[in-house]
Parts: sequence; C-alpha cells; structure tokens
Amino acid sequence: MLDQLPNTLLQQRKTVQLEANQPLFIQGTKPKFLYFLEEGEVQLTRCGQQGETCTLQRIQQGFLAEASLFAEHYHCDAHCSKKSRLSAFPIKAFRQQLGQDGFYEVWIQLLSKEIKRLRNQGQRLALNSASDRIIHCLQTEGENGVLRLQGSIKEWAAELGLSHETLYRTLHRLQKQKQLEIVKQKTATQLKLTMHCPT
Amino acid sequence: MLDQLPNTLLQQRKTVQLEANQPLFIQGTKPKFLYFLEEGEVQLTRCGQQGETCTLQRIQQGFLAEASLFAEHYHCDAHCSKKSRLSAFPIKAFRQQLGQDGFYEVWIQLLSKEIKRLRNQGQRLALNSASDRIIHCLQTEGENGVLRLQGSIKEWAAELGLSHETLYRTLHRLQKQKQLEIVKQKTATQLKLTMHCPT
DNA sequence: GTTTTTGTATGATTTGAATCATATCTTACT
DNA sequence: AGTAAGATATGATTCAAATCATACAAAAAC
Repeated sequence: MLDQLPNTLLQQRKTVQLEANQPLFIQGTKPKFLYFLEEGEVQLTRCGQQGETCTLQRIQQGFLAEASLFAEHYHCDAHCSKKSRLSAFPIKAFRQQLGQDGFYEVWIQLLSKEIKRLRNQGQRLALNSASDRIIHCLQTEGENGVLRLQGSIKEWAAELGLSHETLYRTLHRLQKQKQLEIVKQKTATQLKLTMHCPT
Repeated sequence: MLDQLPNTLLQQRKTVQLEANQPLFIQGTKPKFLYFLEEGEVQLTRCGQQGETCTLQRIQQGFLAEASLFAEHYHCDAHCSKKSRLSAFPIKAFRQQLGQDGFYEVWIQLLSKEIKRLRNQGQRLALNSASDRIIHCLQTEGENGVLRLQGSIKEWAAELGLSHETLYRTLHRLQKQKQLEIVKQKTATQLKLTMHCPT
C-alpha cells in the first residue's frame, strides 16, 4: 500500500516501535502525524457511558484513523494490542502532498474503500442472529467465502458484536449443519463457507 | 453544502425529479453521475440472502454513495422513498474538477465526515440493549443531546436495528424514567436527553 | 519447568428483543 | 366525507443471545 505514496512523503516518515498495550493517541488531542501500521495490531477504542471500553476497530495493517488527516482532534483512542511497528507521516507534509501528481486520487480511493467496509459492517451488525452475522462476514470480508481470522475467535466475537460463548456455539452448530468448514491452522483459524446462495 | 462546489461543476449539473418509490440506481451498474439529494428522501438498500431488503441508509440531504465517484459499479441500490429533487453531476467532470483549486480537499473532508458517521453507527449497532442504542444515537447524532427525528419512529427503528415495537416501548420507558423527553411537533418528533453524564 | 493467564468449549439460567396479535389514531387517497 | 393504508401503541408469547459457571487446553510469564 505504501508503494502508492510519493517518495517525497516516504522520506519524511518516522518509524515508531511500540510494545503491546502502549497508547498511540487519545481522543480529543490534535493529530500531528498520520500513522500507517506496518506490523502488529492496533485497536481503535472509545469509552462507553459506564467507562467500559468499546473497540471500534482492530487493524493489522494500513492507515489508522484516516479522518484525522483533516480533523481538529481525534475522535477515538488508539493503542497497540500487540507489539507494533508504525510509520508516522507529518500531517502537514501529507496534506501538502495531496495536491501533487494527483496523489489526492489515491487517498480518495482509500477513503472510499473504508466507507464501503464500514457500510458492510453496519449492515452486518443490523442482522440480529449470530449465524447471519457470521455468514455475512464471510461473504463480505472473505475472498470467495473463505476468511482467515486475524487473531482469536474471542476478538472476532467482539467485532461481530456477539458474546464469545455464542460465537463458539454458533460456529460449531453451523459446522455440524455443513454450512461452513472450520480449518484450524497453526497461525490462525480459517473459515470456509459451504455455498448455497449465488452472488 | 453545494456552495462549496466550483461554478464550473454547478453549471454541468442536471436536475432530476423523482416520485416516491422510483429507483435511482441499482447495484452492479456503472456509475455515470454523482447524485446530490436536494430535497425528499433516498434510501440506500441491499438484498439479504433470502431476498429481504435491508436499508443501509436513509438520506434527506447530501451526496449519495460518495464512493461511487471512483467505483467501477455501485455496491448498493438506491431509490426515492419520498418525492425527491436531485442534482446529477457527470462523474468524469466531477473527477476532473477535484484537481482544480484544491477542490479535492473539500471532497476528502466530506468523505472523512461520512467515515466518522459510519463509525458511530457501527459502535451504536454493537450495543445490545435498545436503550443504549437510543441514548448513543442522541449523544452522537443529536446536538447537545437533542435530536429531531427525520421521518417516522418506525423508520428510526430500522436504522437502530430494532423492531418498532421495542423502540416504542423503550422510548416510553425511558420517558417514564426521566432519562429523556419526547416532544411531538407537527412535522417531526424531537427527543431530548436528560443528561447525567458529562462529555 | 512451573505457574499464571488467556483462549476454547459447553452446560444451565436469565433476560430482553423479536414476533404475533390487536386496537386506535393519523395520514393519504378518491 | 369516506375509505384505505400506515403509524402508533401495548399485551402475550416465543426465542435466541447474554450471562454465569465451570473445565480444559494453549500460550505467556516467570
């Protein structure tokens, strides 16, 4: 992804190494850098009314909080959920670069992709059965109905807005019903949809 | 909002008048125009697996399917849910205009705003109690805890991912518990949060 | 290597939202 | 004005997910 960035920008990036659980930025502060996560994992979170932490997004690779490029302040918190390596681009330089060589087009396409992803997520969370959400996720996030889970099933449960108990149960039920296959690999679990429906 | 668009573009717009229930575009087709809804209401929808229609978004004013500007095909359907007036901008002209006078910055900010809205929506739909979703909606979509409902409560229920029965009941319960006020006006219902929490 | 923590898994119970049913009120249509 | 259609409202019932509890395996920490 970074290969689409102009060299001028790449030269200005600073590499940031963070351990698990270290904070990256907090809600309300003014963005100075735009971060690109190279490896590891970052979570975007927010506090609920009772102080519970709500995870908005788990990211393994890519730009974080794209909207911060033109925002006066962050609208969520970010912390490393795993040891991570990031590239930090000065916001000012990044914004200047947008006007050069049609770089803005790259950025707009990236934002558009994020919008599509979020719309899918919204549609998914509006489904009220666990199996519907699982299947929808495989259909929209997976490639040809196959999805490699990033991280644990428990973390995936949070993303799907389900309790982990329900997710375990429903996954096994769907497997018994031959609606999907669960392939456990060393690194990660892989899910494959046993397709009936077209599309 | 259109006042931020350059004149060159405004001159190229075509006005489109559509009656309620008329389709605007369908998923899979190639976008030729970028639509701005002036008045009325448009719904972005998608089909579920069993053919049920799922409403992704109800819009009363603003650009529709912003991602279509750089998309090969629409990723959802759109139809007028009320008699509507729209402005249609040729995609090609719009994209060319992005490079002029830093217009891309306006567009990026608009996309960023949409991303924030969608993130809020995702966070809201991940809440599993009806009252939590209602309160979260007032906090994030409302101004200072006050929200004027666009359309019927029934339509709002769909947006919140709740059955309309549950929404009616929960609204009245929250009112009894003095957590919010319901003000019925001629045109629309207005909801006001009886604040306890800071922020 | 041992301990501790975290993820996986499943059973029992509770809870709250969906659903079905029905009634009234409002709005749109003719 | 009169009728039809849709929104509002509430009760009864069902159902599925959350929660609580517990057990075991795997991974991390020491």
